Amino acid sequence: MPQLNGGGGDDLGANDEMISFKDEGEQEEKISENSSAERDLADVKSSLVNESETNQNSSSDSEAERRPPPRSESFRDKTRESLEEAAKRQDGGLFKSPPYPGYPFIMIPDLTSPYLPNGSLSPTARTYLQMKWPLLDVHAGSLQSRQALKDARSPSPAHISNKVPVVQHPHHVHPLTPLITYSNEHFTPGNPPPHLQADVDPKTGIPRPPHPSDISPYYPLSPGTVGQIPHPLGWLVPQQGQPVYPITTGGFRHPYPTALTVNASMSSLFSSRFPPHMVPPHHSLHTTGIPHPAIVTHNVKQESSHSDIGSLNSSKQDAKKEEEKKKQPHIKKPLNAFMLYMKEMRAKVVAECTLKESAAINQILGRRWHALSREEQAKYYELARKERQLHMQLYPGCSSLLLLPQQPVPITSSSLEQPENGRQTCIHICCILQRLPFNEQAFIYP
DNA sequence: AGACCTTTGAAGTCA
DNA sequence: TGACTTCAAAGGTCT
Repeated sequence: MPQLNGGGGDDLGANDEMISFKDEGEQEEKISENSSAERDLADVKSSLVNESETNQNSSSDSEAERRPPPRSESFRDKTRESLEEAAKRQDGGLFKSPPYPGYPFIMIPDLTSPYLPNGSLSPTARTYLQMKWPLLDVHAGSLQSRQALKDARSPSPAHISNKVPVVQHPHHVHPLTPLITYSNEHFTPGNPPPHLQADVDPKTGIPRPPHPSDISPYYPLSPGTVGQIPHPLGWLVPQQGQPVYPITTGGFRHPYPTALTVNASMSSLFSSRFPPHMVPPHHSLHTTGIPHPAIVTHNVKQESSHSDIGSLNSSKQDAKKEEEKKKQPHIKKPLNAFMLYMKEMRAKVVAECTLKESAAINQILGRRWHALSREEQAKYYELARKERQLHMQLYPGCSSLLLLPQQPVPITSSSLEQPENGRQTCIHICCILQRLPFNEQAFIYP
């Protein structure tokens, strides 16, 4: 796919942001071309999708409404091109890198201590978080949010997918989808829970984490919340009747958080992200053997080992091998910008439309995606970029096939403090941790 | 039960 | 280098 900034730029795929905004010239020609294509393909527009969009789409979707569903790759390309040119026209030909607002990174000057002594976010960090994730409310802390925390402890069977035979969080939480809309009703990073204030270690003065069994301080997701994206670390959330991924006392629950706890916590993180046999042993960790949702463990059919092997020719065997290889546990890909957008907007579209079929929903979402402004899309490209960044940090040895690396590489405090992308990763992880309770964030800010 | 549909984008492979 | 392939999410539908 064509990239604006070619091979340069961000090593983690910052290129992707510019897909839609390339090319100079040929504008007039392509505009007419697009118009023609649209007219031709309007006939084959799905009546179902059409009806839904006609009824539901707002003015922002007007362009998408006019555009018939892409029925061919060429039309998709043309559609994209038309949008590219539209974007360029908006640019007035002056568009240059950085491809979108907020990129490249804007570093937090006082990253190491984004918290004020009272436990609230420092203005700088708050500004940063607000800037980077406009939908993330970093201000409010309220009883309401704490109530939401409690509410989230109840299981939400409606969100439990039984489709995919993989270990997956009941809320369909992609473990690397941490960066999307969280309302302050569900997330209050700034203020420590009240129970923590009283529970402070007398020796260190560091808030002592509560016993986790009765109070779930994790980020909640109201089951009925439309358009809410689950907690990025949602697989950590203990749920009734749901498997609890291992959170050990050596991890987030360490009673006396220290700088070393970063490693322990990350080890805990990894211990839950990798199957036990792949997790390096930790003196204080136990592994439950419950795989991590990011790791797809297909239920491989028990092929009869006593089948007529002789009848299988080599090609069949190869195919079988490939199939089995496919079904082996692997790390899921990080979500791209559009996937992130879909994940966020699907519920909204479903609520707006009478449609439930994902294929039709996706058609709508695809057109809405194209109808998004550059800035709106850039937000998702940025999120996707961070997804990939975190993914690479978590799974450094991950191949294109996203197979499990030989060994997870733990993130240490030193690696996080590396001046280059380590610092960015630190920001990222810190921001993810923003959605953890205060006492569990503290350790990363010595 | 599992494949299919449908979307975009990332990343790998191959010629 | 471009074309092609696969796979991420989602859930109804079909075989």
